[in-house]
Amino acid sequence: MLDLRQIREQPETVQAALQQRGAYDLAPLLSLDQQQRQLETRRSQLQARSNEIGKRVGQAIKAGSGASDPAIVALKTEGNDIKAELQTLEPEERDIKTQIEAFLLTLPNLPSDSTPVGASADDNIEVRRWGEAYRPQSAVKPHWEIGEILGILDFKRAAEKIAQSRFVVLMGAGAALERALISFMLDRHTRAGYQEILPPYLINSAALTASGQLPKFAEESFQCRHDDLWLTPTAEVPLTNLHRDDILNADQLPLRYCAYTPCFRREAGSYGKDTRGLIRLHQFNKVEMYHFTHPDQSFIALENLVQDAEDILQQLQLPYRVLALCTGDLGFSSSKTYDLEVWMPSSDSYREISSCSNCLDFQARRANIRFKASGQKGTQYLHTLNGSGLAIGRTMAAILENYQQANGAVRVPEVLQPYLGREYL
RNA sequence: GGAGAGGUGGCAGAGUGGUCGAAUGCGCCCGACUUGAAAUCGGGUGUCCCCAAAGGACCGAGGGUUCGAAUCCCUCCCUCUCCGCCA
Repeated sequence: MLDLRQIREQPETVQAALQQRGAYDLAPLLSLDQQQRQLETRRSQLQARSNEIGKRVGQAIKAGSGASDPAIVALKTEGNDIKAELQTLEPEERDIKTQIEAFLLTLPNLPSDSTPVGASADDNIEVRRWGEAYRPQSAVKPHWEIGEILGILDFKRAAEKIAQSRFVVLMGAGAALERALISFMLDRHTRAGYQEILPPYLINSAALTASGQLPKFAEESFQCRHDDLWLTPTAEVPLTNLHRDDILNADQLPLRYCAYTPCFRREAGSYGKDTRGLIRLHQFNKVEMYHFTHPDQSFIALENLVQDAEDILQQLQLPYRVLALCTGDLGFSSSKTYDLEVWMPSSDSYREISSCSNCLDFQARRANIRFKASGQKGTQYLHTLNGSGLAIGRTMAAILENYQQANGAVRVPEVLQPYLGREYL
């Protein structure tokens, strides 16, 4: 959520920044804000008078006046008049406040100055590459083919017998590899100082609103019919809400968490895209990293976060590149995002495998997460960052292709061999 | 799911209609004493709206009664205990 005070004080600046992300008109918001502030002034004047009347009546009664004393009757009458006026004023103000809140919740974060300006993914900037793209003599089979040949991936049973399309059943070495990847990543991050979290996978709507998934992306999430609960689309949601409404001490920061969760996404509107394989499923596994930082530290933290994700790819010896997303491709809550894209030999292209974002105080404001410096008055919103470290299914896909031998065998990356106890799948 | 108890400041915990935004203790901050520390003593210490002051709001959430509600009434949410069911 953006800062209403900032919008009020620098409407042109905010408007211009939003323009880079799409069509947003702040005018209605500014007008609502003005109305609300007028109503608030009037209301608080009435309340002040009402408080005074209450006090006076109390004092008079204490001093021995009877209830029928004319002075008391007059005060009571005035009190009733004020109450009547407040009873029309209050709902009006509340209604406007609700509208303001609803409006603010639909505005995306402002892009950082360091985010490249651009309209679409085509304008993202490649920052660096690591590793050499794998281009063997013989054609590499796409991961879904090799997975089915090896008997470790089964899309057909998932779709026809268990769930529907865009689900997968992992079997044998496939299931074990998935589990190994999760363990490997969590082990790596906890050694690097992240605290491991295993959160609920069902999330209430207040929590989804706090992290920015609601109200705009309701159609992207799976919802439980009988409860106010949704299947988590990413561990970012529960991790953000770990500290909802908290006031932390400055010396507790930064807080760094990692969590494995399955992620559930409806993928509405992506019909026909990535219909085969592990790239785009309704359910996938992911290890997520999350930082709560002091505002001065968040951009340094973002660089560190990206490196933590890159380290996984490097240890797995998977070639990748790093992109700085442009303003037009930025996620709703993010101010600056780096995407990591892993090399996929079968399609001769790089595919997103991690997204690392600095949300600044955008989520902290929605989730009301603040910190207090000891000895200082007042509180400040902290900054939040999130990054995949990594998407497990896509990592598996990358391994099945990049580690594919000419004879169709798939070698197990060296760092995973202790987890799997085997050299080939 | 059934029965009961309860939700108050960082924590613990008083407060059942009128200077209660809230006693007290712990914690924390400042100061005194001390070579230093502990102990002790004195003072301070919630959040939000508001440019600020003034003022206002907040005792789980929402509504009601009243001149006046943390306190009374209604609805909802949550927590705890016991029972049932269950991995």
